[in-house]
Amino acid sequence: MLGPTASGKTALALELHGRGDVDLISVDSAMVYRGMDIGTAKPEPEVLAAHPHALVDIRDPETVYSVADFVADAHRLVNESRAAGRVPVLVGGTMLYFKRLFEGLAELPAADQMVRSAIEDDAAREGWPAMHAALARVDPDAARRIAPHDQQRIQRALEVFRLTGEPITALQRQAGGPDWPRIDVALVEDDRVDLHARIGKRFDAMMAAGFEDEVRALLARPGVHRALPSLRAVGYRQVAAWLAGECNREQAIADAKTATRRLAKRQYTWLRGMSGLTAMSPHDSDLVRRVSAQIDKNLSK
RNA sequence: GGCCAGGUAGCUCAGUUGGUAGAGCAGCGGAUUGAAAAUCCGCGUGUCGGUGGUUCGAUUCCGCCCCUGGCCA
Repeated sequence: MLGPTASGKTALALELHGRGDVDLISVDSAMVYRGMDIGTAKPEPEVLAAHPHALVDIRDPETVYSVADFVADAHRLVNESRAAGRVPVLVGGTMLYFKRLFEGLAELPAADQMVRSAIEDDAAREGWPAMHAALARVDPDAARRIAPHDQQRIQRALEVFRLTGEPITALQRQAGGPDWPRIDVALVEDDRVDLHARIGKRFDAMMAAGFEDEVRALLARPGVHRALPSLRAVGYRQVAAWLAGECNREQAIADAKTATRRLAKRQYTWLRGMSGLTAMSPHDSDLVRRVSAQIDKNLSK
């Protein structure tokens, strides 16, 4: 079950869990972190206790959780659930996680902090376009599809080359996904204006619920800093900037809402590009029954 | 009521010595393989307040009207 932020995925997941034979697996790069509750719109502890979500609260915010971690975790959980004769339901909005889980992840070396720092040092001296030019020399294919300022991908491609001596493009060809029978439901709000309104209201509610204190508490942890993936998540980044004195509260709130709208936009882009999705509206009062019926139909095959 | 200053993109504004206009922000489209709620690429979306006039041509000049803000009554 895929859907952009604030689309009502969580509510649907909770109802679906009521079937009794469903195991919920979260597909969310931010909910994996403990202590990041309000800003990720994580269900309340009592709700999670009644409706357990796998892959929620599995990491401390000072650590890095990657798509590779997710694919490994999700594989294991889905297989366990199926082996137990149950129905695994993957629900979330991190589209890259879905994509790589279903289409496969190439066997590449894991991130290497030493190599990454070395590349960052080089980039600080020469600039990313120069790093991009260096990449073009060892992996022209990668350089062609990566933009000269896309530091994250340039860094990764160079990292893989330094670690393996092979271009990332060649290594990425080896991939294949699992052949689980499945149905892909996309929960999309067709009215963007409505979604934007909901995003705004939801962030205001987060602030009223003490989001500021949550971010403060995270930043107070010894190993936590703003450059971490966890603290760069939508909302956390903007509130952290305000707490660091870079802007005022009003600006931080506006920026957080903007960042959330853009996140939703990128999620829509992913969804449009995915084939085989069954699109459903969050306003459909019959939603749960229909999704449930789809699951039954799939099970009987 | 009088005198000023404004009315240009969703917002804040720039500009055209008369040839139907452009920045920032917002927004929209796209890429996406160990950071992905990340990172990056692309795109102005407009009765230039309304209406008459002058002119080959008016968003620009002139008249009148409407609206907003300020000052004076």
